[in-house]
Amino acid sequence: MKEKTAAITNLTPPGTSCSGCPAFKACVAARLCGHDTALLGRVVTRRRLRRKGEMLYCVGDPLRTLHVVQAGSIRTGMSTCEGDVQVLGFHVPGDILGIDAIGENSHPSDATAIEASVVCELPYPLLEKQMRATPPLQREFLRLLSGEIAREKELMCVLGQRNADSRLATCLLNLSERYGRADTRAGRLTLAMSRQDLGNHLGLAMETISRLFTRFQEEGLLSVAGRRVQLLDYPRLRAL
Amino acid sequence: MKEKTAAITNLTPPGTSCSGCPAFKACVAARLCGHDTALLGRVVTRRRLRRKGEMLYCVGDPLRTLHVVQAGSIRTGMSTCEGDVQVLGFHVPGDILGIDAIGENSHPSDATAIEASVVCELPYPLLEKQMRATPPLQREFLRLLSGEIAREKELMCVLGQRNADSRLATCLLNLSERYGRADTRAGRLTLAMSRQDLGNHLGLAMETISRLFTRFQEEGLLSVAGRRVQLLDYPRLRAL
DNA sequence: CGTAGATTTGAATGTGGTCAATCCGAGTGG
DNA sequence: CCACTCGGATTGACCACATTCAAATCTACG
Repeated sequence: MKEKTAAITNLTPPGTSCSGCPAFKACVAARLCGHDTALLGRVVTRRRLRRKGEMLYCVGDPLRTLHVVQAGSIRTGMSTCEGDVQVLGFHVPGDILGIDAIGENSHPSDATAIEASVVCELPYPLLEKQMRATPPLQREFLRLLSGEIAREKELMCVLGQRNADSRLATCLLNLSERYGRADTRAGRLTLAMSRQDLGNHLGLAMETISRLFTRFQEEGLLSVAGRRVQLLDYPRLRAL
Repeated sequence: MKEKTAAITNLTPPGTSCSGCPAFKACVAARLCGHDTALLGRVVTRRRLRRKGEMLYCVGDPLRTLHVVQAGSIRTGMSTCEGDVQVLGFHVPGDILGIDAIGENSHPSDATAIEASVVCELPYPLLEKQMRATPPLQREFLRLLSGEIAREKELMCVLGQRNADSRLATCLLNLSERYGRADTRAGRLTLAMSRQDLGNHLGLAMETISRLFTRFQEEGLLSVAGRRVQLLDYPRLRAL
């Protein structure tokens, strides 16, 4: 764990611009700016290391900055009344966070690093100003928000599924698509989240997730060792 | 049914401006324009009657106009591969439809009137042009999209619930809040959707919905007669 | 009045939840 | 190096809730 954190800080020496960023291809902010690194430099002010368990923001916090994940994994959730939590999603490098806060100028959900992570910060007032000056940026931002709504709706489809099998399968396929890395495209992925979180997100008990993993392995759909998962039979996984 | 349709057409004689619209208070487009009816008149081009079962748009259709429900109810859904459908939501007067299509310029979901309805059309190119000319409109539209993302996330919380009781209860409370009408605020609401659709949306079987309604009635939470529902015990409903 | 579709109800089945014990791996300290 | 601990993961047994299939009603509407 200690050397992992070190590796991450090495990835992002202070002052590094976005041009050499390992997440550049997947980066939402980069797409937003038409991959114009000069413009990017104007809206991304800093890059912060977040330790495992650290919160980027809480429910009710005023919206100051949007966040883009550069490395690591972030979990978003809503803590309903009596300590009851609902996990809303997992966010990987390139993903943007906080855009649900623009409407009310305060965060309706919260975000927590579930492993050591690096997160870029885009102060929203700055972005707003830059949008007024840059119509294409404005337009791209609209498209980004709309796309997010579409993605949410797809997620709802997953949760609308009746059986546990399809929920987990869809979720795993989804994760493997979103990680842009080479080893992940080969089906190899290391889950940053606990079975607990995964289950909560999918509306299933932790024990069910565990049982599903072992059954999927027995059926040859994937192989699993703790949090290390290797997807094997894509067609059959998709068929669920 | 026939006289209902007649009543609706009477509500909206051709050429009527937004100022006298019965849904004005709840109307998203009105909020968007700062309740400036002149501006509204420039982005809302027409008002169409849709019969029960008519589709406003299908998956894959190019984005031409956004829609705002003026009267009636619209169901959105995604028809996954082999005729398998997932109901994404129900939309009541004032709600906007189609904003998930801006990202890709084509609709990722489809929309169907589930009863005779009146829908206002906002051609998107027109709206885009008007936004460039009217910064506050631009800003409001951003807030609208963000708010929609926040609302989707709340919906995910409902689906993340484990037990059927809480899902139905939350959904009913949600519906009763969204209808702005006086009788609805008194807990009286007439469901436009079938048990089938309701079940599909909540990830439950139609029969389960039916059983829940009768049990809720036995427990004094509400009274139900077909699609006519009267919420009685708000506190206990919320407690689920 | 009769039909088609929606809804309710019943009985049997099974999937997933709960509770509890065990196991495993990483980190800690002797 | 080993024993210990702690949190996460796995597994088993049992049970409850929701699904499924089927039949019976009910309702809207021709």
